[in-house]
Amino acid sequence: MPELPEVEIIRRAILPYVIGKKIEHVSVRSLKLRWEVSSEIGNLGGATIEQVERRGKYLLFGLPAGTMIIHLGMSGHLSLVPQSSPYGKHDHLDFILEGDKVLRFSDPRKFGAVIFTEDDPLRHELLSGLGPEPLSPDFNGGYLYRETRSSARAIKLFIMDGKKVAGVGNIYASESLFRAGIAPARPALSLNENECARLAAGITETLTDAIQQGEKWLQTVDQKTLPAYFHVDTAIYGHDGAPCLQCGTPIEKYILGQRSTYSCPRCQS
DNA sequence: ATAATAACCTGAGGGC
DNA sequence: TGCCCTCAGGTTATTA
Repeated sequence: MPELPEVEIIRRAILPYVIGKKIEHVSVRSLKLRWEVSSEIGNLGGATIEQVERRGKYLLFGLPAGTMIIHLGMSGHLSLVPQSSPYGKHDHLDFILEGDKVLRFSDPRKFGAVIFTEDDPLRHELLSGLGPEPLSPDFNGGYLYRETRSSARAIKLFIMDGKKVAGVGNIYASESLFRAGIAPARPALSLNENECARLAAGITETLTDAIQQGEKWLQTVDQKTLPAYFHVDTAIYGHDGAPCLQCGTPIEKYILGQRSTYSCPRCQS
């Protein structure tokens, strides 16, 4: 279920435990994820993890011979466990690191992916089409206005399209639109410049706030084993029927593009 | 070319 | 307790 903030928090959390660490060996217990686990992954023993970066919801592990790309899908998770820790049904990969730590990839629904590429990962077919990072200067009201001119689809679906902007998922899409005061079903091209500016700011602020919440949560987690995700404090997602925080009108829930959508009928138009 | 939908997979929770 | 149904914070392949 991780979106950009959750992936970013995982990245920051594991950073001190994996940077500069050698992978002793890799246990691949399940090959069938969203795509088959690259054959190179099982042979990463001896490689040192030089860096861990993020692009959208993808984690990029920089290794001497290339890059391991990890996506967590809907139910994926990374944890740091002792070497003695027994693996469960959904613990598909273990990266045994020098020292006592194991970086463990778990994913009940298997929508995640673990891919290796020796080329520039940003040129990889999974990443090359991604839109700008929402927390970079490339993403702003002007960009959103230009890109929406030719799109009649609902604005919520538009901002969830990774080709338009990377990393915005179902929860933060609803949250951002609420913050911007824009109805999720509005055709993208119906937004004017001012509304696009508000929405871009809404997305940026929503994601930044969530990352800050995640940072706080991290400090409360004892050994940073990352047993779970932090719980995001949402203003509208999951609050159907409850009074809107701004005006008290009951929050509505409906389906848009096969996904649950929440909005305030009065504050968002 | 763009946009709506079907599909991948498993578990949790509610109603009966 | 068990069965059936719906839903779940993602993304691509297929269809229209």
